[in-house]
Amino acid sequence: MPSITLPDGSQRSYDQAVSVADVAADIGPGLAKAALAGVVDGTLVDASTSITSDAQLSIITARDEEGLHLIRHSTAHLMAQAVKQLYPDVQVTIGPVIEDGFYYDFAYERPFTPEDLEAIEKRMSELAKQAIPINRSELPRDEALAFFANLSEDYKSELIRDIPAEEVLSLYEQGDFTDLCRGPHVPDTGRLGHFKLMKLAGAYWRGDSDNAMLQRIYGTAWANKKDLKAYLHRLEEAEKRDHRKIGKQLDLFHLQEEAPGMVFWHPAGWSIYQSVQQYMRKRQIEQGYKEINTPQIVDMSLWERSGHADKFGDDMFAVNSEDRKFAIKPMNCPCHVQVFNQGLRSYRELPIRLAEFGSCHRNELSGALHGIMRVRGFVQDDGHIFCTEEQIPSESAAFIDFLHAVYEDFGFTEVIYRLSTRPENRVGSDEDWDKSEKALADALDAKNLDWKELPGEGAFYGPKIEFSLKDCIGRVWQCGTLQVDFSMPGRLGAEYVDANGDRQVPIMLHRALLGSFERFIGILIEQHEGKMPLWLAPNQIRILNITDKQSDFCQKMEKSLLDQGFRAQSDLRNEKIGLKIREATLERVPYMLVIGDKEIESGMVSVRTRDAKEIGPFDLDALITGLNNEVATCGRDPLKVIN
RNA sequence: GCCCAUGUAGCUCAGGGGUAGAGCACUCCCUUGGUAAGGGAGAGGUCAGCGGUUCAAUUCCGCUCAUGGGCUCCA
Repeated sequence: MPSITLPDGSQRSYDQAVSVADVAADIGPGLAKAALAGVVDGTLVDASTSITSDAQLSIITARDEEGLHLIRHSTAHLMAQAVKQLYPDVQVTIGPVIEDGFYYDFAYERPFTPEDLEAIEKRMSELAKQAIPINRSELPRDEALAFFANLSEDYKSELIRDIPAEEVLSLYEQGDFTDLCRGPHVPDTGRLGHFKLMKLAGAYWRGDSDNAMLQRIYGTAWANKKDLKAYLHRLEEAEKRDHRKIGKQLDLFHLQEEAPGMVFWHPAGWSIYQSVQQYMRKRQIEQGYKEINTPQIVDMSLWERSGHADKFGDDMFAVNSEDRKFAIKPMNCPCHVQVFNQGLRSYRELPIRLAEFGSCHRNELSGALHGIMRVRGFVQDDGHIFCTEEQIPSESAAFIDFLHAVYEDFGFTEVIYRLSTRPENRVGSDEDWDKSEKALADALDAKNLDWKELPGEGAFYGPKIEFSLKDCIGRVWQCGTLQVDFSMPGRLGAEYVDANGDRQVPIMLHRALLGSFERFIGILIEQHEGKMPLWLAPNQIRILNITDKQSDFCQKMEKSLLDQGFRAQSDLRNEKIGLKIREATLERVPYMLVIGDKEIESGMVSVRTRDAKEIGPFDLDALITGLNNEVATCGRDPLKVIN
């Protein structure tokens, strides 16, 4: 006699067990059609699941987040079914839901082609139209193993072999296709249809590069046609923000074959770079850092002592000279310890904060390179804080505040926080790890930040916080980092004298806000779609004359603005004003001053923005005041007429 | 590094076994024009590199390099 309580508090009683679908049908035919699954007492289940006793039930449709998740998962199965029908020798593996869609990994004797993808998508649509029922069944583990072994599904069999023998497994069957799956799924393939196969890729079985390379097909799936269209449109728009595209359009930088993964900065790009660097320089001095600079090429013995040669030797560029082996530095930390080690340090000096815009080279795998986001030569806004254990919490807190202030100035408000904790291979005592993991976690909690733990992902020398930003299509890039290190100072002989006159080994905090200039500027470009805020814009003001008559006036104006420290430039070409405006707009120059006879006569100028807005009129002093204000506030107080 | 795709003028791209084409940009000339493209003429390419097949390769095949999408990696 189950009594079902619905989310609105209403109750329905039945004199026998009912399925989720039955209840939906009982409520109304519309809901019956829309019901994909149910949440019974907090557990997501199939619509066919039978409810035998009193329960809380909410019915899941495509409008629910869970419903969309089911659609994506079931679409992955639909794809596997289509693939098996078209290419019976394919072996299926796994097919999870991901952001915006799903993928499924297959093993097949030949690579899939784009034509295959079209055929698969077509077959999927046909299968969806047939509204094939999707049925759940259960089998003891050994029987499930026999079932898939009989189908020669080696990968599925391997998965099942790893499951304890006493477990019961669920299978989902749709027509001629059965997959091992925890479920739940939509009731039939007719609920699916708003999907698109996006791309082909290789992927290692079980994510291990020692295993076979499988073929992964990515797809996207949505509750309705409108959402699918909106998603595809969003992707298209996002691609216009790609830093590689904008970098070319705005002539910011280039890369070329002779120096793979290393950036050639052009004048405009280098201007942005310099603005970022000068800003960071100023900010870190305020935060009590001392800037240093250390060698690019260092004898291999230092990397051996630091442990890097052993662990990361393959990634280092080696240089030989006069029978000595050197490495181009892949990181700055060992060099910073050398600076710390000069002279005898007292506990009174701690914390010592050293910062360097440190150029690093790492011979990254060729396949890992990506525009200027992942490169082989890059410059970190690196810094190391030598401190006592007691100082870790306050230093961590100060760093997080610093990072937030900086990110906000650059226009980033959405930061992804992750805490990577102790890996299996590590140095240091468990107490050290306990303390430093707690210090970092507390620092995040103290700021009320929403963070995720990445267990086992910490460095061998200590835990770390990663501060990541998203690029235009949602890929996550680690930028900032804060790492506790209780290994390297000891390995490299760092010491200070404590209050008792005893020698102690300091703790070292590795930290970066931007991560690398290359990556950070790449993301900055995508964030602003190339429209850099005034304080970062390579060309801030363009002065345009209507005819030759105003040339002198324009040049004087240009000089005044240059004298005030602005990046201003007049465009006196014998071209029509429309063309000059068009070109300056395409270059994303924030402000344009059009100078004709009227302006010369009145001494007042109107300002056109790159978004085609008119502000003003200003006299020169008011303009300079306004521009200065906008720069000083990192764009928070933009140029406007002040009465 | 692995899987797949791509590489043609400065840029964006079309073409295709008989040594190449468009638009924009560039150079020159005309035009002095008030808020996103004025007009005309000209120049510009070892079709990524190396090898093979062929009477003939930019086109077909192989290798290399680079780039793009993923996987792995990211101290």
